[in-house]
Amino acid sequence: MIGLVRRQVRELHVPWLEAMARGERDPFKVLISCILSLRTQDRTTGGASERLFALASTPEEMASLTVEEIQEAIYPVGFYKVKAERIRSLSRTIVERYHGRVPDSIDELLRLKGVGRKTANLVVTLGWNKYGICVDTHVHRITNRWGYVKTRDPEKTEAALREKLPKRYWREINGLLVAFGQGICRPQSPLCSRCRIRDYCDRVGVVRHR
DNA sequence: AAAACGGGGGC
DNA sequence: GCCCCAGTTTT
Repeated sequence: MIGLVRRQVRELHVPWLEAMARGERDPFKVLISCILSLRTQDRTTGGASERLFALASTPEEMASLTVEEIQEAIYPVGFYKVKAERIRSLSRTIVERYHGRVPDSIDELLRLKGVGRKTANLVVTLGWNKYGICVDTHVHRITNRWGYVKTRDPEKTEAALREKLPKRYWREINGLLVAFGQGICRPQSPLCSRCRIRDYCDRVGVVRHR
């Protein structure tokens, strides 16, 4: 199954994969980018992270900005007030409690206000190059459509995927699953006619094929 | 015009 | 478990 997904994704031209290839490896920038993209489609962020990082690219610099300055920089992403406050408080916490170094463990990251499992896993995998399984809404949706896991709870999906997926290729697989969800197994009107794994999918005959 | 989209906190 | 947060894209 993963092999088929891999072949499928190689045929796609997905912006997310380009971002992976460019490789944001600074844990702090990964963290802040995560906050910015919460409940927001990738293509709708409108250069917000670039504008913000031009103002401040370290926890120290970010902590010295006002909430208003952060808001102005990140508009028009949705939920900009909540996000600006979280970005400021996270930056301050990282400076004060962690001496400016973003934590590198899931458990430690989860103690931060504004950091949930998806964000914690992304920081750990992209920023620190350590094992993690990033379950965003795409990964949750597609693995449940396949019947690979069966639960409404993304946290349970993550636990199941940690069990079922091969451990060796976690970095590539994290990318493949998101790319597949964005490019083929989309939220509405999935491109079933182009899907390489439709024969194995629970939803054959249920979803609309295009 | 209306619905879909997508994480986490507070209660 | 339910509600809140704010914008863009799709139908």
